[in-house]
Amino acid sequence: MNKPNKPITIKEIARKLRISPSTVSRALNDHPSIGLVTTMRVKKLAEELNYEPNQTAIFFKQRKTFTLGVILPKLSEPFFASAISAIEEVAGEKKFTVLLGQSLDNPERELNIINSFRTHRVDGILMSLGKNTTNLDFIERLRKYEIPIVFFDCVPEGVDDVPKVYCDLSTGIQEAVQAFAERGHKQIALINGPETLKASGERTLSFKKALLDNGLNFDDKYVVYSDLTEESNYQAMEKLRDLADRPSAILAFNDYVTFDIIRYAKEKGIYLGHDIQVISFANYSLWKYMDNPPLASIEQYPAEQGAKAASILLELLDNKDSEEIIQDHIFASKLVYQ
Amino acid sequence: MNKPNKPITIKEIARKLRISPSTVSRALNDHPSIGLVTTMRVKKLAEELNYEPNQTAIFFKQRKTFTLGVILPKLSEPFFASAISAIEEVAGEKKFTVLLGQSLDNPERELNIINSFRTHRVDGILMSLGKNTTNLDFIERLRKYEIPIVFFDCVPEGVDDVPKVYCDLSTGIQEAVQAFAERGHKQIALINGPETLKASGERTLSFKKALLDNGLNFDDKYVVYSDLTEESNYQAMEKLRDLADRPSAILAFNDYVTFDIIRYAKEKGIYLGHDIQVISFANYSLWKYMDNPPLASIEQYPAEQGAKAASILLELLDNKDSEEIIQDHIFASKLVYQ
DNA sequence: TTGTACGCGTTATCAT
DNA sequence: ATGATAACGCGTACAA
Repeated sequence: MNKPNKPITIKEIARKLRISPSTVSRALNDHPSIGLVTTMRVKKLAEELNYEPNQTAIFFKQRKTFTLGVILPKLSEPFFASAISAIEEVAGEKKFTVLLGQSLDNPERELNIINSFRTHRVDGILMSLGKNTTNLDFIERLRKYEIPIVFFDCVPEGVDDVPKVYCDLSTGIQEAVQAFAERGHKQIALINGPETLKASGERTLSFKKALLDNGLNFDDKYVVYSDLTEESNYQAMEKLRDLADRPSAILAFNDYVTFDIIRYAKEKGIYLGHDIQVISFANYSLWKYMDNPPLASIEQYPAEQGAKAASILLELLDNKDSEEIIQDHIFASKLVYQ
Repeated sequence: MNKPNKPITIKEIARKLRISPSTVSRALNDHPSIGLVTTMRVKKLAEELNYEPNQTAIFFKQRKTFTLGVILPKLSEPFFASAISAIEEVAGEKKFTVLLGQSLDNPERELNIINSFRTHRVDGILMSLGKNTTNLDFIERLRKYEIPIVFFDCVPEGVDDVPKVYCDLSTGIQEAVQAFAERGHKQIALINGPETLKASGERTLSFKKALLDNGLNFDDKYVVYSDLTEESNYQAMEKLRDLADRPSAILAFNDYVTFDIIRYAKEKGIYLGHDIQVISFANYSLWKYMDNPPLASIEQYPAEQGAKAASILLELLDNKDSEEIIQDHIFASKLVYQ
């Protein structure tokens, strides 16, 4: 049975070399005041003994953990998976590691994760809000604790003094409607998310503007809301089918909606891409494998958003005084054809 | 401008209450030897001052960080996304947080991540090996540092004294071949991964056995290898099409291969599910949206693997003496129809 | 150029 | 029931 060999510490190196721990510390950190010989001797022994600085001690002393906390709804959604993948890469370059928390769209979980992050003394937090989050008091609380937070994708409304990275959907919606219009569609529908969701309202507005800009009428009845379950998506489709003037084109709130549209169409014998055209808000890159893919989708740049949010946070940690970074960083969404 | 209000410490509480820090510490931890009144007073003030224990100090002292490091090839692969999602949930229940590292199948990155985890003093590591990893020395090194590691999914070969969680593909392959056989297929092909990959060899063996078990012949020429790029997948298909006796059924190494098969078939006018049947090793749950989905797929239970690996690691951290856990935990893969 | 002494926040040990 | 002290590993102001 091996002895539980305690990790080597500076003290031991000092003892073996019959010098003081501080000298060792300085030597290891290339402090200019330490003689070359001493420095060499220390480094050599440290190498031999496989010395590793105890980060927990350093964190403790420096009040810094080189750790970023990331809170997002669900890791297994491709959108967030690519976002966090990018975040991890950016953080890693600066020797930061990433702590992970999934809110599952549950506000209570969000608060628990934030608490956990706080006690873990993360240096900063990246967050994409859950769909049901209404209480934003935690932002103020984090500010008291001087933990910077940067939001991405799903960002808070009415909070100005916190950095936000998100995608402006209006450009993509504009392009989408234009694409429909150019193909002669007059009746264009929007299957939207829950009416309670901020994102839904915004999409409706952009949608309306896009229609008018393209010389088309806006009619309430062509905007139907879904709570994004399969049933609800089907009901939305039913509503549209029940209209006297059926739409010939549909803009779908997200890819899950699109999937259900595809299934619905298959079941009802509707020929997608012919009877009805669809454009989707894109998360998936699998359309190219499908027989009846949407005409196009609106790219929202998850990886770019994550990377940008991470850089902002890291910059914020570098020079906390630069409060000018506190502004919105907006990516223009774009219509892409597969 | 607010003063940078330092976090409340035990000492301050002690000072304000004119008692000693140790008493405060004990009161907060419900130590039995502290009087009820004192305990109440301490807790009350702590509450008022919003006291939060400094975890970095506790970590430092307890030599424990309540942190698990997770290393896997790529977070944005659905398989790993659901795995880590499950890991995070299991860890969270035990108040552990999860540190993240993506190897991108790069052995050098793997070592860097392990080093970073080590200096961050993670309590344990969960790892799925990258495809190109051959040098396993780090396992021995981690043992020296007494950092337990549990492998999942892609686990090391020839290392017995380390817990491994993985999926036995032979059962799924058996069922797949049987499903083909029952449908009258005689020429069944396997599009395999790179020959250098351990997983490929195993699949070939299981495939061979399954064929023989089902009264079919095994012929080398029906096993083609691909390096999993789109080009290579196409070439694999070409090879099979060039055979005198073309296969009527294909077992595909993973879902990406399947996607390319689908595209290839579409391009060549091959009627999938008719001219050729496909069974895939499943990562995606999107088949139901496709017009020509594979006949079935072999479920490999990523979430279950992740959860199991995490529990084992946590158990290991609880009672390090129980070396009996060090054995393989194997999930039987299963053929599932969408 | 090097050593001494101290502090970071917490808890375990020993004393009272 | 409570207090005093030391210790965890490191960095650093101050002293020599």
